[in-house]
Amino acid sequence: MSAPPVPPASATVRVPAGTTAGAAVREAGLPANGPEAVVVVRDPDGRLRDLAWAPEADVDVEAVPADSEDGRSVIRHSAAHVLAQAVQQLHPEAKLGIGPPIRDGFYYDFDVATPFTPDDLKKLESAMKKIIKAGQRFSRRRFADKDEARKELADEPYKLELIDLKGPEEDVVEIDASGELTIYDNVHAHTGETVWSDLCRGPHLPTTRYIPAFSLTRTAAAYWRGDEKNPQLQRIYGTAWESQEALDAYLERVAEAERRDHRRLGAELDLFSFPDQIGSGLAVFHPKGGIVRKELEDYSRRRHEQAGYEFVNTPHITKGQLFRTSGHLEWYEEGMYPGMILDEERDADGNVRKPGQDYYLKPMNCPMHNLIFDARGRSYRELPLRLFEFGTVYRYEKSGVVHGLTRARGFTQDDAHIYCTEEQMEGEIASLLQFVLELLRDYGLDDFYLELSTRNPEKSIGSDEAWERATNVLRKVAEETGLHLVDDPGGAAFYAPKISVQAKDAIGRTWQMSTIQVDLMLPDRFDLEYTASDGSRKRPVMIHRALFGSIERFFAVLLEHYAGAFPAWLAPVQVVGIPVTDDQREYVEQVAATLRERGVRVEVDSGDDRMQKKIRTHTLQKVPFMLVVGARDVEAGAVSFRFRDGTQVNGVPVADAVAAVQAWIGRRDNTSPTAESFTAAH
RNA sequence: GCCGGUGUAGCUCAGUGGUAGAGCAACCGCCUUGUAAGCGGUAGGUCGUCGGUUCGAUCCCGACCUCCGGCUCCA
Repeated sequence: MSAPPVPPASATVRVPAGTTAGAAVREAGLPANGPEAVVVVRDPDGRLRDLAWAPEADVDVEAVPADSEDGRSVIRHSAAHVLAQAVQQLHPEAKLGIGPPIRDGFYYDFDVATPFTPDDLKKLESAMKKIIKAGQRFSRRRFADKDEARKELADEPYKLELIDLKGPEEDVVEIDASGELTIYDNVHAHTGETVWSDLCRGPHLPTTRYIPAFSLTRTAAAYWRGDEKNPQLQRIYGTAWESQEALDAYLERVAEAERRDHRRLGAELDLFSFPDQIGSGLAVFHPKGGIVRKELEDYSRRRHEQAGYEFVNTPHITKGQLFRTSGHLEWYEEGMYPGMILDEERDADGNVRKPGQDYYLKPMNCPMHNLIFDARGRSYRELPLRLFEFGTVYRYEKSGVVHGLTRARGFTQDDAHIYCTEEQMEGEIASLLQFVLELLRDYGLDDFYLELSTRNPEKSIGSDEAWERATNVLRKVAEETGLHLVDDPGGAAFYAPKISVQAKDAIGRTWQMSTIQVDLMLPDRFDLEYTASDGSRKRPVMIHRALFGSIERFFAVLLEHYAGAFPAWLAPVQVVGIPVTDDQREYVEQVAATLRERGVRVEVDSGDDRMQKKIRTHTLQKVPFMLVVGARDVEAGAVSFRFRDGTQVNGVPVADAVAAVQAWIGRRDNTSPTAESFTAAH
């Protein structure tokens, strides 16, 4: 009746002294193949060990199955070794870099004379398949000392370099933190001969046969040890999984992410483009994208009004002195568009008679807002003063990094600066964080965690004491939300620590969204003051915050989150009327006119296409409501709804239909209407 | 910025050392249609830009630009 009891994959197993973990696992009847095959064990110290490991005393270990995160990492790491072996088979002159497992896959870096081609990848895949089929055993061997390792690895200059790395901060899979040096020999299944070896701390699969499914995905260059000053190696990326099914599922996730790519959807849905004539990283929004953007902004404006913000506007360009005062020119000049010299005058001989002024496009809004604060004397009664602006900024991103709307050279921040007293700071930040989370939820993002970026001593200004104070307040407030809090040491900007809200999208990717920074430095630099109740002059605390970060980027995140199917309140076209024949055209136009009067964005498709074709067209355009009207509907004074998912509700009286659509949009419901949800709602 | 790839009609892509084609989209007709592509026609391209090789270049070579994937960077 019931299936025979299978030991849970994460079973604990006792390994008797002097015997191998693998033997104990087999003894316990744990799977040796399939997706749950035990690939390594975790010892009582939490360290992963090969199945060939034989402890000196009895220990209880945890069996690690292939289909766990650790299991997959081991598969991927071993797959990286197989890749390296294949590369050296086909390109004997290739020198080895490093080859770690990464999220969803692995890579290996090689120093080769000519970069790999897609064709090379195919050849390498076949070579890897042969190695896997041969069932080579991964055999761990310990070097007596560094000299022995150096001798054996004399032909591998990069590995030699790794041997001499010391200190736990150098965490690479080749070297163990304890300083123990090991090498893995790949041993021929029958002859016992060592076929290939690689410096590595392990652990590894018992044999190459434990790599059930893999694929090489792409090639790229990468600087040796991640440093721009070092030579570039050729990197090959791959992925490996516990089963063919898991690999297929992964490839499907990648394909889904591609389908959702905002650059693709932006073109397909006619939302925005990047004309070459304007320049890299500078977007134009088409009418349909413009509507979405306007809705995003309008709603944000309304919420900010309610939350006590005041709206300001500032120019896109300013004299350099402002950014010298703020420190931006000192810290970020390379990220700014080069300055331009204006108003210079020369005499007939070309000598400068009147020196020019340097102007810069603004990379940030805060200095301008500071000037607004400083435009007149400020009283404590005015604080907190919250200045908000959709401020467009320009940053000179390096040519290789611009990426659609998510990494652009010109973008608009929903930027606000809050000036408050030291006593107000904590309460202000706490309510701000709630405001941010609430607003993000209103746009349909609801899975968050927080990140606290703290001071980088090399790249910052201000006193230790000020940083500590600001950081402590941020930490306290972040902890009070109850959300998961991740530390990001050294990740802060030069002038302030920050909390960032990370949001998870519909397919599980996380995006950095809102940021909140407590700035105790810029008020000093700008010598900002307010008059306290006792008549003394005091320095305000300044809080920087952006919810969207950049509107363009937020737009892109939502576009990908919704896969182009925006909620009805954001959709560029909310309703399309589709007459079944020309006879219903006028009737549909009337229904549309009624909707339009009520502020609904509606179009009527009165083209020559057949109804089926129109449904297809507007389904692909992700229109939330299609109103199909045939003779029967006209006769009944009704319309028939068709939704994105193909479901329908027929024969809805016009007045009900109009009211229901209006209500749906007005609620800012973030789900796509379906026959079921729509019927339930009206 | 660095490495590699890429660029042909609005989009997706064929193609050739003798100046180009398909599907979709657009436009025009016919059909009058009940829930994801009806039929026919028309129009549309200095083959990314500039230079070189050649009798002749969209094709071969070089430089530059765009975009894509990485690396570095991301206030």
